[in-house]
Amino acid sequence: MAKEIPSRNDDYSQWYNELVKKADLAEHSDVRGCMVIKPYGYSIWEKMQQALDKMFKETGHSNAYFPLFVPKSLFEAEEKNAEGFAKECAIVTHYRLKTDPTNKGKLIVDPDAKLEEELVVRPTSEAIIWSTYKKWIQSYRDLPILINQWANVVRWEMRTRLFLRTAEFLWQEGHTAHATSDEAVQETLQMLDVYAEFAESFMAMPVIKGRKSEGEKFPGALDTYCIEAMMQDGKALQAGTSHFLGQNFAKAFDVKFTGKDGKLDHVWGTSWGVSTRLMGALVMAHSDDEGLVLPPKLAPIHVVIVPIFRSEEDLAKLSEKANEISASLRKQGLSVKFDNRDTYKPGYKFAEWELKGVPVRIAIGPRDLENGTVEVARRDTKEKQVINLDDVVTEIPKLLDAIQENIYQRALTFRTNMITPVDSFDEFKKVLDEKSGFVLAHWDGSQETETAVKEETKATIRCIPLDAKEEAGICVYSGKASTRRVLFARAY
RNA sequence: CGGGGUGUAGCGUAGCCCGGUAUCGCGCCUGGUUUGGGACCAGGAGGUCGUCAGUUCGAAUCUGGCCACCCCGACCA
Repeated sequence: MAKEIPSRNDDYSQWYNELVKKADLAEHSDVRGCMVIKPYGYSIWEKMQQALDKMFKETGHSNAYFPLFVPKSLFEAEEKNAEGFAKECAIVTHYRLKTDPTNKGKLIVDPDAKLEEELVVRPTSEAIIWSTYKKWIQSYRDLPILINQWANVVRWEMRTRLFLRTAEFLWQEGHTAHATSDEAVQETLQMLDVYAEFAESFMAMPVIKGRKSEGEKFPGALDTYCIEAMMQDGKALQAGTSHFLGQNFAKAFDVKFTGKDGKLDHVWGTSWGVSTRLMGALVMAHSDDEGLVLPPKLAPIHVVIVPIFRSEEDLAKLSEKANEISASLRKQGLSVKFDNRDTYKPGYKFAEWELKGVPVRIAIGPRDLENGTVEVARRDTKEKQVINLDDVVTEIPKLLDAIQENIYQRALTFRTNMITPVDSFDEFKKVLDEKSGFVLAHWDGSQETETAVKEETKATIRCIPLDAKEEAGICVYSGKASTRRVLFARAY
């Protein structure tokens, strides 16, 4: 078998890695830490982009584009932010190469072409964007500014994993400026809701909305909100973040506006982003030992039609029917692939499309032509049924909806079973080691405790869930008083 | 950046200790038979053994430098 992948239960990391490669999503590039997203993988990312972009537009945002390079002086303006990213920045120091005088045919960096000021390759764009906003904003009439950009960023990570952490990655970053704190907070929470809505209704991946602890929040933000998802190995994956920046960047870049009352004040900011990391989340949330399981709303191909034939004549007859089916399904906005390759056998094709996560497969052969039927197989449960040709048009869309719902429910049930409230540190450790998943525990709110717990268990506070009930308790680690439970987990 | 490992055909590998121009599987190409769950038979193509230097009559194999990747740490808003 050509495309065998290890079982999910053996070694989750290995399974993930091989699946990403075998399903044609992406592969490591020869460039250190970088990734090549292959056409099939990119087409899923495009579906994500389209859905997110629509949601951004519906909430009043516009797209724009800012430079890749950030002059060092701008980058360092917001101190906490600069410090937070300093260790993972790529820096441009020269602008020219020349032929090596001592080694013909080779190039060296021209020492005479050193830049006056180094350029940081953006690890995030707050600096360059806020330095631009300064020029755009004078009055409350110029606010709010609601801009998103689709871009690549570079973070020089020590260890990389396909989609989850690479030196360069694709993302969107929203950067907004507001006249009041309240409005900025509202924006921050609105975008968090947009992300949660996207994760749940498009990716079919339940998420927990929450606020980050001091130690985990974005450098330069007053508050960081996030959505946390659970992968099938019980580990957490931060799937999106939304930051309330307060006036930090406005102050660092001197962005002021005159209010209705004539008073001068710094503007309030937010930033929010999701990245190609969502691709990793999608893989780890739903896939099984046979390969990807894609939610219909993000599948580049909804339905694949596999003809079963012996002769050219058979294929011709089947093609006619298949084209009819395709046309009627396409009319409903579905993406249909007719796999009429005569170079592979049906069994091979079945396996290949399962590996790629196509939600629905229709098999049609001579037997079906006689009976006026087709065989319909769904990817999520592997169930097959024979239905009448006439019912295809009505049944397939229903089936796709059912699949979308089913994989969401499956993920939700799994997550529900894997969230464990604990009341002692022994229990805390035991659950993490033996059951894994998320742990809901009381925490005294101190960074010392968070750090100590991390050192002992590798688990971090994923978030303080927004819907956490007020509940008196004592911190599992320090025994001090606590008012609510927070979410701990080992994370990607 | 620390500790360990690996680098041999498109992919996965054997050979390395003990030096003599490279093994096997998948994939690929050709021909034939096949086609309702990853087909079979026969033939064939494809390799500067990561790279640079050294030792040697001779290096995938021994020695040294460099590079890359993987795993474990550290790091990762």
